[in-house]
Amino acid sequence: MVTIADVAKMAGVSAMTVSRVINHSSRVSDKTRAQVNKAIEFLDYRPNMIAKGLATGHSGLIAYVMSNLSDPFHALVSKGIENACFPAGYTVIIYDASSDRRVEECVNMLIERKIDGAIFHHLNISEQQKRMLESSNVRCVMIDNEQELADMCSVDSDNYLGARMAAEHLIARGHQRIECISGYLGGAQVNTGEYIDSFQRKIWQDRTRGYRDVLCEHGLAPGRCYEGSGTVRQGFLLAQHYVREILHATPRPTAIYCENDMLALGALSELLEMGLKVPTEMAIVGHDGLEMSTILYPRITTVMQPRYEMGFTAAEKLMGLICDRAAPSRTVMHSVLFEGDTT
Amino acid sequence: MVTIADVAKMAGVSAMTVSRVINHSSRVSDKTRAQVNKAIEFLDYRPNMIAKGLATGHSGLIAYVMSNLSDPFHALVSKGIENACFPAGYTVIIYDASSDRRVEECVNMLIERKIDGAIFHHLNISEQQKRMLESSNVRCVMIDNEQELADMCSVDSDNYLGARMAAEHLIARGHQRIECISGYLGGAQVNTGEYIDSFQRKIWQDRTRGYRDVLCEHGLAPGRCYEGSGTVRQGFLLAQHYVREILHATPRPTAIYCENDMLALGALSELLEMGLKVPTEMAIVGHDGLEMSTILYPRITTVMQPRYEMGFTAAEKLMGLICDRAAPSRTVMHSVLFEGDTT
DNA sequence: CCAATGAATGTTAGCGGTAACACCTCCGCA
DNA sequence: TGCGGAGGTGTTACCGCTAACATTCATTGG
Repeated sequence: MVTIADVAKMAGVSAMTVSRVINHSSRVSDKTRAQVNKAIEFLDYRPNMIAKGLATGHSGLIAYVMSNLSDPFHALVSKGIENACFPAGYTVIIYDASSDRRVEECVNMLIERKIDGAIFHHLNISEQQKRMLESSNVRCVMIDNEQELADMCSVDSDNYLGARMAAEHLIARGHQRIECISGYLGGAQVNTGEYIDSFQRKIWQDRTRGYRDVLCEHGLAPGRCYEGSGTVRQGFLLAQHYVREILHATPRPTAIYCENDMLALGALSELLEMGLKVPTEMAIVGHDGLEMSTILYPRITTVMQPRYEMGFTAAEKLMGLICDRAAPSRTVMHSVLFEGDTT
Repeated sequence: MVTIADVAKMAGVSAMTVSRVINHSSRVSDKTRAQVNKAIEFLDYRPNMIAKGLATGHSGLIAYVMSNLSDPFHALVSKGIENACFPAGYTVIIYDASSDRRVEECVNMLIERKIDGAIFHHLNISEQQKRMLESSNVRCVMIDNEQELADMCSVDSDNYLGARMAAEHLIARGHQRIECISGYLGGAQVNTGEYIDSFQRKIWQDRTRGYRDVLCEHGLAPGRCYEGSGTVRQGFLLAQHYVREILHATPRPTAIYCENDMLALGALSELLEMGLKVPTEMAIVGHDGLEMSTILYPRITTVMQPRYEMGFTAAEKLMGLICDRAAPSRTVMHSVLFEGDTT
């Protein structure tokens, strides 16, 4: 294995000078630099990042820690993160923190591996964990987390505004009786073996509020807000169930705002299976805009977050924190309404 | 920061003994071990993995390198990988190698960061790159790659058998005229700005062969095999286009086997939009089984790979290679047919 | 009773870089 | 002419851990 010492010997300089050439730090004369570069090329030298990490105290690693790695939601976010990090020389590691114990273990790993920074997505950490990370010099950025820890850097979607968009859209299409299936999990949680995103409650509250406010502003009465679920499978089933209730209400509602796309898919699937025409007999708007749901037929009208950009932005903020170029701040990303076939 | 020396001093032993306790290596008396553990707990000591990596030459990192991080296909695979690695003390890093240049850069990173092993997914590497990785002691496992490099460890799906399943299923349902939309990219590639998975050709060839063989074995004439595309958007559009051609053929086919789910979705969406009844007027089987497509209405009948298991298996094989417990080998994973609403 | 054995622990010397400081040379200016 | 200062380079001492060998001590069999 070629080391910096080999390069130094061949170029007839000290290891330190080679280090300076590699890191473009301080001044090196053009002649020396040329010699060193020639030796590097000739020997096919590759700096050992581990040794560098030990010497500098920085690993050059950034962690993406999320509540469920298999959630398709994460694909584009992680791509945004990776694409921001790679050119800057950072490598992205992933942790699937699908239980509280795992979160604990992940935090330990972040510290032991001297990870420079972490992005937590749909995940809450305790005050104590936050302090531990801080004292170990691991910077943090949160994406779409409920908690508002002091001095925490974050990237959030505008759930309230997104819900408003959905409601405004339905009203603009002439709908007057608009129901809402919330993602909110009330007191009685059904245990389906899935990890319950109870911390996401604020998301559903914000979305429900957005929906209600718009209806009120237009002098319309908000529906009863069926309590759905943030989990994939259960949400789908619940929505199917609620659709039947909604159809029996009098006067019959003409549109449903579903606070996430799984709920929307569940509702849609039930409507179609019952033979109803969407959107003429019942319109549906979803929220979260999975790429997939914009391609299917019928494509669901949905509120889409700029996921790639959210990941990219979070990574940029994190890198700013790491080199002390920036102070922690909060960024809110704007969603857009995708008009599909269901409205 | 607490180091191993601090623990040693407090426990009244040498650093080496502490190291032995941490790593459960060689024998340490119960009394000493207890003392050391007490000191570790008291001081809240966490070993520095970077220093350990430098000393041992192993980073404890495993890379998942793929052609397109935003492909929903990867979500479950990466979860399988992460879930296999984490308990074993390995951390997973991800690289989005969406161009040949990126592949090159990733290979360099793997070497510079002393990554213990890499899993390449839907990605080909050159003989030279393979040699470089080998000589740098980076073990490799390939998932679903076309190339068959000598001594390469791999995990593959059984594309041929999967296609056979799809065809057998259609025949069992009484279909006699079954068309096929392949993912195969012929000579004239349409440039849509997407990364063209030309290396995936073998996948499409295997699937087409499976489809043809079954039809022949049943004395049926295979269709003409429309050339689709492995890329998401383009495949969708091409399938829509082909459906119209297929409907004009005489006698009219009654089923289409689409070699991936994007093609199936494209075909389905066109059929529905033209007002045809699926599956009575035209049946569809897809291949690749995105989780999403098994939930939607109508749910697509599709050949599903055990993605989580593929990732998990690949990671296990890789860890075996890393500790020299296993020799490179080839594993073929079995797909299953998901019966949806389109057949 | 003593050498051989083996368990438990310590010592030494790195792993491959970099920070911090030391050093030398050359230039410009008082 | 002497001296401050800056550019360019080298020296030293780590970063925190472990491999490999050395040492100590108790046990045991001939």
